[in-house]
Amino acid sequence: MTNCPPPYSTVWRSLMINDEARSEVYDPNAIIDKWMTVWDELRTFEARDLTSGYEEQPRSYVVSMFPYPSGDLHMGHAEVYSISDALARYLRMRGANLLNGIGWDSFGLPAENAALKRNLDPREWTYTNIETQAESFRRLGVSFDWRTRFHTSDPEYYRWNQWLFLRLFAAGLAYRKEAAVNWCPTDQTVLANEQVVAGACERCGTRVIQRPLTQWFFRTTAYAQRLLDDMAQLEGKWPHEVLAMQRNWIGRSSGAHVDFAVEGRDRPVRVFTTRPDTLFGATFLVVAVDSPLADELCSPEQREAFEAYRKETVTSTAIERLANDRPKTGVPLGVSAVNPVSGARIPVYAADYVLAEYGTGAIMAVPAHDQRDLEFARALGAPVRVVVDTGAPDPTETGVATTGAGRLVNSGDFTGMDNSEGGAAIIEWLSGSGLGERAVTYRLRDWLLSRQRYWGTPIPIVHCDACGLVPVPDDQLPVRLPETGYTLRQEGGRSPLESAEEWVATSCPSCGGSARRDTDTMDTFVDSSWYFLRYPNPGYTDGPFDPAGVARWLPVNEYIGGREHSTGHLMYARFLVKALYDLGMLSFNEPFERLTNQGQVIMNGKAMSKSLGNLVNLQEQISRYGPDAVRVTMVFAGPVEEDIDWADVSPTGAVKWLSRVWRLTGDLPDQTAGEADPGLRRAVHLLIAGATAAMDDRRFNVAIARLMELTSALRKATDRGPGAANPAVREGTEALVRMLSCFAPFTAEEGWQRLGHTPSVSDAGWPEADPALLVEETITCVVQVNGKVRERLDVPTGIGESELREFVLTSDRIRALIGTATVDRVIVRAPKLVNIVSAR
RNA sequence: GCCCGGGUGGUGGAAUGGCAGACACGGCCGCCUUAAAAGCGGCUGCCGAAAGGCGUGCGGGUUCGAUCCCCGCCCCGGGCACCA
Repeated sequence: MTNCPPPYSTVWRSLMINDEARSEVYDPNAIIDKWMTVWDELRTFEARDLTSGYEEQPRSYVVSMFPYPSGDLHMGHAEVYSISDALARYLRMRGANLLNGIGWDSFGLPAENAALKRNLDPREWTYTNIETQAESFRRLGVSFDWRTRFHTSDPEYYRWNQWLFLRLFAAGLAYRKEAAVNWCPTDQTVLANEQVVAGACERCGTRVIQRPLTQWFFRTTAYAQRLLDDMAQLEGKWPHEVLAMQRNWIGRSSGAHVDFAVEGRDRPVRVFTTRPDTLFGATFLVVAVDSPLADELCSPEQREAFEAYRKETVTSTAIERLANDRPKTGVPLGVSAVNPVSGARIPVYAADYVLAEYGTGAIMAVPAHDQRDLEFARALGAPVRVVVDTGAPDPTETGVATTGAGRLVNSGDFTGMDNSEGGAAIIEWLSGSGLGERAVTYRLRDWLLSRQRYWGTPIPIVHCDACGLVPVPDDQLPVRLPETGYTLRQEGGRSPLESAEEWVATSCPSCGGSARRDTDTMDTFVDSSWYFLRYPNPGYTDGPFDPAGVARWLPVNEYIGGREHSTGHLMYARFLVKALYDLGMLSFNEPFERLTNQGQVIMNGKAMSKSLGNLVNLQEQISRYGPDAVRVTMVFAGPVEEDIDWADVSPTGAVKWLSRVWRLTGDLPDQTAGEADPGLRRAVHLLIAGATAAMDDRRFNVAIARLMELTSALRKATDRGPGAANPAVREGTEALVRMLSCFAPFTAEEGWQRLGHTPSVSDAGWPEADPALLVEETITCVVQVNGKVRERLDVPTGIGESELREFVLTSDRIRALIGTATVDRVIVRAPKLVNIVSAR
């Protein structure tokens, strides 16, 4: 980005022309166009870059999670951007060279569904909506630097998605495997785990089924430990619950790998367990029914039973499989294994309660000390062997597995040990014998990123019969989506791109023979995992992002968005940034320094969404109250992270306040007269200090409360105090208008102009509270008797402890209160509080 | 089941160990007005005529002092959930 801000004079003069005939009624919607134009002309919200002499200015980079263009902006958008814009404007006014980026997350399923429904091109729907939203953002007065703008569905953007994919592919971080995937029969696509809610498709609510398919993955599991460890950097800067959720999602658990020899197989079966101390109690093994291992181990005699069971499992829906109160089922595989410590021959089962994708896909079952294993053992008649004496009743009789601590029993040489020490000893023995070792497993899965959809980034791989998977060379990127010759609706989950025969047919970049393009597109979370790297230079053509721009602005200082992205988007972005760090493309390993989650806007306790109907329409609210009042209402409603019930808040209250400010700015004469009123000045500076502290803590609702107090103080001073001409009134009003511009930019600009200034008020800076004025001469001291407030006395601020004690104890009123009671103790916290403790 | 939040007037919320209820919404009263709206001003936690008492989900604890810290419980919201 290159720019230097233009001089104000010429632009401003041209805009002054029609201002003579200004209305005397506050009309918030009448001033929108005027200030939109001024900000554009003055380039008020453009970041300054290195070439224009601003290299010394501290920089700040604010990003709100970019919007998906589903129609026009709604109430939820207005909330996020009211908050992020208040923050951006504040940081800017405090002197930061600020970059506030905007783009669109414009690939994704809704465009395709809309296109199918209305029989049009997804591009048309997408880009029309983007234009609508862009205009709405401008009319909402959001201080974006519009030069950052791009859309992920632009070939100039998704080209770099492909490029990044190829770098990960080369690094072994992108790979293909067949997996049982979540399949939505209605949308005809694979879904990520995060897109499956309670066993149903997040989008259409259809029951999701399991289905094997060869899919592309990113190896996020390779970063599990670092995703966990690097959270240390985020502690205290990200919401606590987001970190907790991510920790949960990664699900680190430590224990051991144990190898069980299996008859008729060279290699042992490896299991993961968190309870190596219970190894002597492992009375059978269970292998995930849908794993290749189960298929391999199955004996010919059991084949028929196994196949029947497997078929039943695979066709069962995710809901059924996820219900954990369902009876345990399984089949014996007809082979036996050897418990490595006890030497006991134990049977091997296949069951659906063991997950193929977690751990090794096989477990050692210890029914005495694991409830699930116990239920399975009882259902299939497998033996139970108690090996930890916890003092609880025998699980064989109660049907309740004992999971507590205790002493090892029936455990060979380890008998008698405390179970935690015994576990360590068993691991040591296993390691020494080459039969196992300490191990850590994670719940986190690899990122399934291929989608059988049209409106996404084509995967830049060519399938060649001779050469296999061949990356598309960088100089042939982007692999553009075909604009014609495809059919969106395909049967049986085939990608729409398969129907674009001309597009699919290509030549192998390696051998030149005929080959086929990969027909899957990428999950849109790929697009959103790095967009913030591109804002500093969205037109950059030599790579996905401009290294100089990234060095200048990244990492993102303030990231604002919804809590729903805690384990999805935020995890993916963290992963990708770490991968790019390892590839030497970035010098930082966490993308977002500080994260703020805003709540949702609800109505009468009900969430608003497209399916449930947007109960409140943003544009209607704006036309009724004006953009500023809507913004103020959003921010004043409560702490940013709390939900806002629109039924509980009042845009009319905001309108009333804004028009009070507006009238105040019109009531001040051009010239001040007399001496500044000292009481008012102190009040003004106290309120500036209060608002500033609240802004620093991101407690915007409290900051607005201080501005409202300031408004009242100034109104009162004008009407019944030192008068509108008093310099303190002007000083306070100017401070008010400057601070107001963070929340109500249109009204603030208008007020600033009415006060006789040239725009932009955003360039006037945030007012500084004068510390000298914050000190008062006297202060109200609270006097408590036995912890209850009984009296308030004015005392000098600088009063000493003993002096204050004396003063209070000798005051007539206090002596009357104490009466004949004995004073036991006097706690003095000069100058604010004295507590007299008397015995009863 | 496990892991996080949260519970304060009629309502949204302030106060993070020291005056509970800032700032608003709503309500009531007054001024202005022929009238209404707007505006401006006052009152508004509960009980009580008042004096005063009570009061931050419930019970305990620590402290001179607890909305705030600790222990137990109840209720509400969110996340994860057959993860071995």
